[in-house]
Amino acid sequence: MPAAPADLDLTFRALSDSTRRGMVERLSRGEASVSELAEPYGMSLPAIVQHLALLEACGLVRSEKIGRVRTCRIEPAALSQAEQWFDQRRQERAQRLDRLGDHLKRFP
Amino acid sequence: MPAAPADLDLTFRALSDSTRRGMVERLSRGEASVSELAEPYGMSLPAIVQHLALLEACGLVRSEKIGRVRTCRIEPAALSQAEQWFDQRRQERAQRLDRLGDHLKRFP
DNA sequence: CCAATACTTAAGCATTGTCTTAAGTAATTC
DNA sequence: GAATTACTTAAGACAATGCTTAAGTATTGG
Repeated sequence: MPAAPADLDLTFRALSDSTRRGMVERLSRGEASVSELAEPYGMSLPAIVQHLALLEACGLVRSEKIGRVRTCRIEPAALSQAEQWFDQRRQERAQRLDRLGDHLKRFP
Repeated sequence: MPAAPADLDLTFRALSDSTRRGMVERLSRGEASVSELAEPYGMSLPAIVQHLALLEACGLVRSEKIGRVRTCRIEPAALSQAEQWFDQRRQERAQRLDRLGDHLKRFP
């Protein structure tokens, strides 16, 4: 299934904040609890939870609560969907250059 | 030179809006004037110019004005910088899986 | 059981975004 | 040279973000 535009809105918006990107970077190296995620930032826990909510809303992160600890992991598939958008742009640029080349060959 | 975090903030924020993404998609197929960029959207020209300003601020788009027409092009390098962030995350995930594999081999 | 831990929820508030309309300016065209 | 075109600038309305503090609720260790 293709990524809906609204999903990309949410995903890129989530990644536009360096705190949230930092959280994704942290989780790319392995799962972490909410407190562990919060630790590098001089920020209240509610603020971190709000950031986390955005990361979950766009599917970049999943979490489950066991006992009193919520453990968070990244969802690689969601990152791939965002990457695909870049891949498509690169393809379009390449196609344009191909057509330009054709014209130059046809009318040298 | 590596992309500063602030640059990534701007770039991802620029891409978090479907109008601006649409403009990048349009420009990936070839250069366009401001009016041409505006054409698909039921939006005032000032609004489009504001979107364009964000795309220029993060370096995704460049433009030059000749006569009364401003011509816009994408800057592929800026797109690549954003892609690199994804590449780094994938690498980190792979490294983690490698280490996990090592441990499993060491303590089977 | 009581206190500490690990979040969670709610409310408030300052700042940013995303549009709008109105009023420019500079380059063409007739 | 007067009208049209292609933006450009400015100002403001209104919603969305990114925090905060205060006050919860389950777990869990002593």
